[in-house]
Amino acid sequence: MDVHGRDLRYFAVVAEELNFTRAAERLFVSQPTLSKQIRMLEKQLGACLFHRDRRAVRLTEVGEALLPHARGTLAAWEAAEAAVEKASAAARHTLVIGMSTSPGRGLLPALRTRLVSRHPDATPVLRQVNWADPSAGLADGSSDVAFVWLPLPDGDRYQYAVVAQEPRLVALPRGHPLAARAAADPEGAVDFVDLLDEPFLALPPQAGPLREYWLALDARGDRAPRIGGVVASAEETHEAVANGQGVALLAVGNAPLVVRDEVIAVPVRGVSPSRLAVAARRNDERPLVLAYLAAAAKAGAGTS
Amino acid sequence: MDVHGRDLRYFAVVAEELNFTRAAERLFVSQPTLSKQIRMLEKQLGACLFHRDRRAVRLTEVGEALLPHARGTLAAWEAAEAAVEKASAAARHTLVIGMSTSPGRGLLPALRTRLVSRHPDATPVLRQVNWADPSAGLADGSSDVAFVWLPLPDGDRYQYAVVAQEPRLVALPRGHPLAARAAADPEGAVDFVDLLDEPFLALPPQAGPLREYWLALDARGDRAPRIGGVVASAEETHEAVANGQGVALLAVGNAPLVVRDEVIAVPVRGVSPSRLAVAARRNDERPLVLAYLAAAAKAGAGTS
DNA sequence: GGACGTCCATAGCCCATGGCTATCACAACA
DNA sequence: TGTTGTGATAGCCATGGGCTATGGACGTCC
Repeated sequence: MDVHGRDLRYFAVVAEELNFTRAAERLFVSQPTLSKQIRMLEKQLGACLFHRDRRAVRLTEVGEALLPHARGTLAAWEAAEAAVEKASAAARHTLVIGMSTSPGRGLLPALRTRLVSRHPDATPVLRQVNWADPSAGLADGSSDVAFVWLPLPDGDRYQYAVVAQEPRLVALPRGHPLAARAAADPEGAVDFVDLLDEPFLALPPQAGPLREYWLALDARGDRAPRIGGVVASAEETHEAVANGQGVALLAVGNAPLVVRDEVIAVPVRGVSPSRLAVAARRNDERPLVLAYLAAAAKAGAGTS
Repeated sequence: MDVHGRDLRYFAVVAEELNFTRAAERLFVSQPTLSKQIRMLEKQLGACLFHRDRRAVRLTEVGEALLPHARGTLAAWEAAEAAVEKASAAARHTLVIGMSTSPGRGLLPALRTRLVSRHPDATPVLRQVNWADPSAGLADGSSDVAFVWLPLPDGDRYQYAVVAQEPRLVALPRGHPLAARAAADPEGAVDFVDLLDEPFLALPPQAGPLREYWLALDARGDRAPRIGGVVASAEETHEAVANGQGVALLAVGNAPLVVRDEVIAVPVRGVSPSRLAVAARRNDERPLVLAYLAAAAKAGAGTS
């Protein structure tokens, strides 16, 4: 049914040389090995391929019929190998960068510059990922590296470099009572304790620890949050806040995406700052990935 | 470098199903076997072919690039198999019949008729072989069956059926003294003892026992023959006899090919008759070969 | 929330395959 | 007659490619 490509090579060379010993030398195998393999091939095909009378080896009719097809099959496989080589070289030079919302802060161009200075043929590709996946595509392999918010679920499966650490804001409807209070505040901020009774917009349950983080569970003690709705993108968040479904904690970097029209954002005292990191799978040690992480670590050191 | 065709099949089916378990069922192998083989293929190519995140299997870029070539290679091999099948079917139905000179006596059409009555798709092919090879192509495989003169060198390597047994003649120049003596003889014959001092034309040395047979060594006692020349065909024999190089024993069936112009042939008393047989290699038990031998045996029974 | 089903990976076993060396058999040739 | 060249054979060993059993990660359903 199937053949090993090797057997076709063997056959083709023997057919050229018409001499097992010389063919074996060309193929870097021993002559008995070659003899045996050709016999196996003949057995498999149920037909003799070579006449071996004492003196000379020559192709039978069947061998003659097989030869061009054998060469064709070998050529087809070589083309396949070439295609794989080309595609895999492209894959090796492509770095898919996952992100839920643009990290902003000039990070992307900065990291890109550092990456290509080290790997001139690298071609970074940006990929937008839904908030439902806090790993921004790392978990399912659709990203090679990703901008993620810490803490990451299954954190020990990833390696990361923190690139930004900033206070968190809360997004409110412009008419919300707390908006007025913030306006009166010397820092223009609110205290988290004043938010405890507000309904909160939450990430989807799959987000795991990240959902808890943006609900600031650690700052609530044992008081469970009220969930006003589930959101999976900046756009949904804007809508839900504007509609009064609830309020939501925000990273500074994401504020521009949510704040407009009837939605404002004000700083919150009493919650830990948010941390944005570039992450990759821990076992992923491809040069491009490591280079991007290194670039991120440098950028993080500069900004934090 | 090389691939086993099987691995390409495996890959193609997995790429279609995008599910190892189902693919394994279609391929009639266990799922672990399939997994392992695909991994081996990936290792060999040095590139991932499938993304396996928990839930779904899908092709990588490299896999995508390989798939059409894999199919192409498989198709090329299938074409090769078909060509081999066709050629080997033709070979199975072809019977190469070796002969040094036409056996005459209506044997060829008779045997052909019997052969095709048993094997309607058989196509007998006649092949002329030099007298230098007494096995008429059996020894080197260029004939499947052959008309041969007994005794055959390496006789135990062949199976045969005698198809004719006839007195031997001697070919003489028309002006030879023995020609006159034969004309005077009541049977128109000569005695072999009268030929003992004549120079004889002999077959090439490779003909072995057959050379000795046509020199009638057994009828000479210890008197070595004089060799007047070596001949390897009816035409050469005619020329050599006409030129007076020597005389030659002949089978009745071959006389018409040698006798003309200045060469005549007369019966010889005192030598054993010649025996013409259809032979094949002893270990050759292909149906067509056996059928031809059987037909020959029947013909021999009728004529001897 | 626990029991089950699905699906891929791993571990461990077994035999056929494909490689090797050494040697034989046979024809050609010197 | 011995030497050379060539293919086949024998016997050995490592690997490959198959299997079963099992694990682990999700979904799904009650």
